[in-house]
Amino acid sequence: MAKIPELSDQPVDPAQLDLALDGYLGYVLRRAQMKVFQHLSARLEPYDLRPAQFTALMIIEQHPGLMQADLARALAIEPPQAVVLVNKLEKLGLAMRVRCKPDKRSYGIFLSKVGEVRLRELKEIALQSDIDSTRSLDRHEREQLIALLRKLYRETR
Amino acid sequence: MAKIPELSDQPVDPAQLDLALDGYLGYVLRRAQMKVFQHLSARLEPYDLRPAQFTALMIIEQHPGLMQADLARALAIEPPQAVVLVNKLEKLGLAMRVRCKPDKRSYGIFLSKVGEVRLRELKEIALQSDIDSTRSLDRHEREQLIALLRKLYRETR
DNA sequence: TATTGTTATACTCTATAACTATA
DNA sequence: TATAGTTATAGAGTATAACAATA
Repeated sequence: MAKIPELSDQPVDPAQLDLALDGYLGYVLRRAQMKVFQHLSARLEPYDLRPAQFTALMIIEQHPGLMQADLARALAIEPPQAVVLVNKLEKLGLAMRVRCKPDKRSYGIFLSKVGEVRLRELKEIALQSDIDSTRSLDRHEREQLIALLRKLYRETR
Repeated sequence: MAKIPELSDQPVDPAQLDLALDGYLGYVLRRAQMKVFQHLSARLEPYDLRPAQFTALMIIEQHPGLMQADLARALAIEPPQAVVLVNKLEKLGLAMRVRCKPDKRSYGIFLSKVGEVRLRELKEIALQSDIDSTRSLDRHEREQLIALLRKLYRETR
């Protein structure tokens, strides 16, 4: 039977509401991810960029001239989303499509000079955002956390 | 200047595309969270439930008779989303609204008998999904990871 | 006047189908 | 015929404004 109504009229402590979920990795992962993600989003807002667009710039820098299809795969997004994303980066003047492949259906995607300079700044901001949004961890704990998460998501099976 | 097109015509290794991002906590957190979340989503699909709805059931069980506003706060969602969520749980016969408060604007939310039984099953599934989606971690690493994430997201500042 | 729950609405994110141009 | 990029569209998820009932 459901609990009787009278049992639950005590005031609820908001900070303790989800204690029973603290043992679920999926739950604490999501809460942590939301916190870090929101922090970075706020820091990128002055640049009119979203976290995914910062990620895209990083991948383009690492693989200048890659095709949109490769970028989509790297970001785990669908090709149509990649179109919108690259359009946005072009509109901001940070990246550009160049018809430079033997296969004339595709382009290479490259950072512009402005994009390269801007990305250097964004990297600092992202690293600082990581630190600021995880103040309760010391440097060793933060490195340990990154190592564990990397091991988790890079697993093939 | 942007790199010259010719530089980048080597084939791209998909597994290595995002190596430069591995040092960013926000990035590895997001990738790990997506992996674990998608796994749980698939496991809950036969029950016509989403991870957020499982979380709601957990919180209702822990705080039988809580108000919708408290549930929204606990889930970090807006009140209108809580309406849709509780509607869904009622439609599935897992929870119910009961007018049982001195304040007649609000209800208490309770698990039904079916909801209580179902939740026992769902807890097993969620714990197993955690383990299955993090096969590359041993038990100690998994516990360490949970402890670090909890410390991260529970920080108040 | 403020608050609980609700409706309506809009904006983002994401996924799919279908089109074009090359191959 | 298959593939790269694109367009159009629809479905989630999320946020805000405004309303009814109650305090």
